[in-house]
Amino acid sequence: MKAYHHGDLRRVLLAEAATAIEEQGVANLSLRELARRAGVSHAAPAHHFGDKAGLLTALAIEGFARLGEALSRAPSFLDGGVAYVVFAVENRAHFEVMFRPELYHADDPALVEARNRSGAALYAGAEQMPDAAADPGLVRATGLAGWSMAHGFATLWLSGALPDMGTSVEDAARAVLRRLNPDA
Amino acid sequence: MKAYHHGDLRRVLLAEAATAIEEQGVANLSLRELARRAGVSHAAPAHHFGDKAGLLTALAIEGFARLGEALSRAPSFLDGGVAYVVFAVENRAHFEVMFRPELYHADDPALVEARNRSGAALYAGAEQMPDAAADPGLVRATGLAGWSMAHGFATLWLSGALPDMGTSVEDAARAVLRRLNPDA
DNA sequence: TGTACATCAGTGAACGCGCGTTCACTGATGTAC
DNA sequence: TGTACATCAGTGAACGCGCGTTCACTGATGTAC
Repeated sequence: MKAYHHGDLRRVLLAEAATAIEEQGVANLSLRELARRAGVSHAAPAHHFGDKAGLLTALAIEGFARLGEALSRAPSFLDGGVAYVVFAVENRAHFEVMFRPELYHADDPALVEARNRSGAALYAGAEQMPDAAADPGLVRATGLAGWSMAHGFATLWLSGALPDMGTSVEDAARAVLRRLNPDA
Repeated sequence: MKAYHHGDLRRVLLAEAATAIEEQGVANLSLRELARRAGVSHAAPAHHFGDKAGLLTALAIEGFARLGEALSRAPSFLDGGVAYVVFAVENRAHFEVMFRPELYHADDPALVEARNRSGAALYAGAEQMPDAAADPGLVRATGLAGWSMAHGFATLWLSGALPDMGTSVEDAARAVLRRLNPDA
């Protein structure tokens, strides 16, 4: 007994898109297959998102919003780095899309805002570092180094390039990120 | 006056593939377009590489070989990190393919060997770090941390996520990588 | 409670396209004698 | 120097496919009166 009006299709499409991307990568995501997964006509996704890039834009926005929240909740810069990695692993579809701006409408205002907010949350953490508090240049550089480390670790982990470390991602990430030196 | 036998088509196809990927990303590379670029019939690439994944396998092998050489030449672990970033920026097509094993034949023997060699070159650098020399566990962890940092920095730089830093990639990478602390 | 109407969500048929792969072929090259 | 033959590189026609997008449509919902 399917209602003609789904009621929640937009959200379902986004969730189903994330699942599909986790299973087969963004490259193999098609609007038609997405519609099939959602049990809906193949033109329905376009109705909601305009086009394929529009769908991925919505996914990226959701991703930046979640990342920003996760970073805001972190009590320290180190915890922020760990939270970054955990976010990437738990939202790998979002993460995969977020940093491939050629896939979506990168100048969409809502996207830009969400991205800026997560960026601000990241650098807010760097300001709390004990040694770096004084010099704003140091804060930027430390933020960048920590971001690089967390991003690289997450990317390598997701691509399967890392050797098996016998621990949870969280523990492994923490052990790696502890090697960040805030002094010049 | 086109010779029927090209003589060097394999190499030309690889170089042209790298250019095409730099311009439009792997996702938009097609064997037919590649053939067009090389001025050759559209079936020629398949003749040389079997299939599309075969072409990307060859590209990844070439990439791992170049990376391994660059790392071997680096006089210190820090320089190795910088070389890693420079390699990624100067060979962005190769780099993009190398860490997306779902695109190629990841179990190809030549590929596996090239990958292992570049991995060995990376960890050889970590062993030279002043403080970490004693403990092999520390060496592994330091290698991993440095690798993450270099990989993350390169990835973020290539995706355009980093703010403009007003210096060369090399200098920017060096400044970031200096924040790696070899002690636990 | 009932009716008219506007709005919006989702449909399904149709389009044109570029793609990867296959396959029998042909042209060039090198080697044996 | 010449000829026969095997080998290999590249051709071009053909195939079937799934895709994104468009568009006139229909069914459901909510609101005004």
